[in-house]
Amino acid sequence: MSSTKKTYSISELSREFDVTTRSMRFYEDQGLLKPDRKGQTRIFSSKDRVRLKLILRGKRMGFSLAETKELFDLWDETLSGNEKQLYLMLEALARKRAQLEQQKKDIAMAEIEIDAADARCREALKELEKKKKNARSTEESPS
Amino acid sequence: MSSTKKTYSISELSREFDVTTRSMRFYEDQGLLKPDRKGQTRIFSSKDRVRLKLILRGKRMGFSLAETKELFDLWDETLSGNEKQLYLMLEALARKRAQLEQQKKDIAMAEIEIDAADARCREALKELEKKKKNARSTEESPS
DNA sequence: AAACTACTTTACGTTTACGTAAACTTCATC
DNA sequence: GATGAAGTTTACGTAAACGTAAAGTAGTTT
Repeated sequence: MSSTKKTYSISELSREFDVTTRSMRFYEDQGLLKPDRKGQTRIFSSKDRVRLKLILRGKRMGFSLAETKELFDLWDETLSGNEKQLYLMLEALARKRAQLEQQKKDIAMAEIEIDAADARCREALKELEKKKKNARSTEESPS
Repeated sequence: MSSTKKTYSISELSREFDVTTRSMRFYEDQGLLKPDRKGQTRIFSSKDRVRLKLILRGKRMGFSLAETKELFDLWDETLSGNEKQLYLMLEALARKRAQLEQQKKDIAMAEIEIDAADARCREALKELEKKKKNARSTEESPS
């Protein structure tokens, strides 16, 4: 039933996601990743791979490691399956959804402002072009 | 021509945007806000108000103060109006747009995953309900 | 066996974004 | 003129998220 049994070394994942090994060890320290060990060396599962991807996405969205860890932990507890945990998870999901909504609004506003700024820049450039033209034509017909 | 000449006190803006006065002074320290002074006390303009709003929005989107300041500075230089600055600004705007695109993708992915998690939770709850029912019906007919 | 490569732990350093306390000054109010 | 509220500077403290050696291990190549 388990479709993806592949494992990964630390440098493998580090290269794939362009994150330092130092960071990955730090994420493990903080309880966000839980690689197996073969002697000393870390063996990352595809579950770890997914989690790493989620960590990085979270970062891009402005989430702290602690916030991301909270979700991970909650999800793990949820899998253990008692009713209370399930309801807590549903609430957490609803809060995240609200957060995403706020971010979408923020992004939409930012886009509007970027478009406006862009337009103003292009206007200013046009103005400069005009002035150049004028300068040239007065050159061509000197006093 | 200047439509909004209102000014604000530090506590006024602090309340409006729910940010501490300490933070606002810090933003000033970092060169993100430039309130006038009347003796010692800071007088914030509507330009400062807009900037504060942008700072906070930036934070929600995961931007550092330094990144936000870079944009502010670039925009100020752009207003002074030479051609090179205008082109630099257009490039910066393009980069920001790309960043926003990535964030939109991240959010979309997060939404998909949240929906999936939500569905799995509800499924699990249904399963628990079934089990409860079964338990009750076996109670009603004891050995 | 020596060298190289990848990996490890330990531990101190750094930057960012503030919190918090201490000790003023201004200004309005009682 | 004492009190209180809102503001100020100065300065030390802190949590998060790593960076950066320092020194050792484990396996592989020459």
